[in-house]
Amino acid sequence: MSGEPPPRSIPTATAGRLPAYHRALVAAAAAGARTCSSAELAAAVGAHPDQVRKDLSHLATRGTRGVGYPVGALVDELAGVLGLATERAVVLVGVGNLGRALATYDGFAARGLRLAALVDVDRRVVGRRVGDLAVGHVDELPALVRRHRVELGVVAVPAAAAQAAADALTGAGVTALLSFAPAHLRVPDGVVVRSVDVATELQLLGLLRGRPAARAGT
Amino acid sequence: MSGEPPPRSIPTATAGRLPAYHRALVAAAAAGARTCSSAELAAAVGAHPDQVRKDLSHLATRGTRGVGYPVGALVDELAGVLGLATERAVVLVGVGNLGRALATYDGFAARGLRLAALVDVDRRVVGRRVGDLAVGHVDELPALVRRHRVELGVVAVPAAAAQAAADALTGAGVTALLSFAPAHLRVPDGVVVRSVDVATELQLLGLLRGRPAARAGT
DNA sequence: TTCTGTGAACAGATTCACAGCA
DNA sequence: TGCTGTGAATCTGTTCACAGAA
Repeated sequence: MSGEPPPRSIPTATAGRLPAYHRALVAAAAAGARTCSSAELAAAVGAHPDQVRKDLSHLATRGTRGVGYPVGALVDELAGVLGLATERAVVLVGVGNLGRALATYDGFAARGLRLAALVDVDRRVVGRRVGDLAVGHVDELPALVRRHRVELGVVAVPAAAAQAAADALTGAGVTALLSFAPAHLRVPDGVVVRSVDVATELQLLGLLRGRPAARAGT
Repeated sequence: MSGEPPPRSIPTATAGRLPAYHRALVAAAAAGARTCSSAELAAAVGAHPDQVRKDLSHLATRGTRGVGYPVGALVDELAGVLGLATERAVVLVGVGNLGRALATYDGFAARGLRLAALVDVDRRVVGRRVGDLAVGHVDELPALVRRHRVELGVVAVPAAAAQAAADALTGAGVTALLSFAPAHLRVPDGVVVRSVDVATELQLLGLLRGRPAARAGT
């Protein structure tokens, strides 16, 4: 649980790989490993050992030559950097097919996230129960965000409604969004948006087929 | 419907943005636009006009100076490059929460994809109906792939089962995989893997919070 | 001898600047 | 004058090569 602040600013590309390292190291720890070499880690995440070392060099935890990296310390530091240590509240907008699947997704808790509220624009689904939460109306967002101190919003609405959902969330004070809508979201400065787009990925597969190297990207 | 072959090899980074351009142009066409400038396109996808022009310069369709790009021609060429013209069969492995949401996802058809079969390892769900398909067993994959000429496999199983699912798919002859499991998949040469990882994205949001520029990536 | 840590070389992508055509 | 097309410059990220500690 090292409360280490990020030692320096971590390059974007490296940051994108940290979750994978964290996963692999948690698995290694579960398997009883106390130490892990860059080669082992590279094999686990599908990268080159060089890259693993360069990436990890941005962290405070150092490996020992001839041996490898200390699994426990690295897991702790990564958890700290990724913010898994502190619990944060999440609100999910849109309880269609995808929204319901996400609402019952058990991966939130493991990432230090607590699903605090569900909302939708459609008055017909408001009040309905999904998992162990009742669906609220989008208009209640400001109150919900304040009450639960929500920091992260998940956008699971159709593309046409995505910008409105983003506006409602940022307007209510949410500063990080994860969108599943195939659309570009315009947000105020200081708000982080990541977007997971199944439609785009499907199209890319069509394009990448019959290409040289294909990196499993995220 | 231009059957144009990709004029040259398109850089990876550019390729990743083509689906977004395609979406934006389809929207523009629907709005009645016959022409679209790089600035408009840039605003729609959240990029700089310079970049849009550079990206589009890899395609055969040219814009006209002082006017912009021809919407219809660009949409057609992009559809061709992205392989939206030819229908391809998809098999989905894993009919848990996520799998069922994907099975009823209506975005496949719009990308030239037809969901041809569903399979699972769990004998208890085999035979069950999801959408308008019956769930088959993973052992039937080779037969299903052959029968429906499946080209694309979607992996919607837990991380621990993902490698086995990938092996089954590639073993049956599927050459493109879209994985939703938070794990690195090892596949034979020539097989393309893309991975959509909600867990990773959630962790990244924690890390990126309070950062300068945050590109909405995919 | 093994494996980390890092400077240096390299490759790829983005941004800039501007020439040129409608 | 407006907007495309593209070489040049810059920036970011990856790979290489090797010095040095355990």
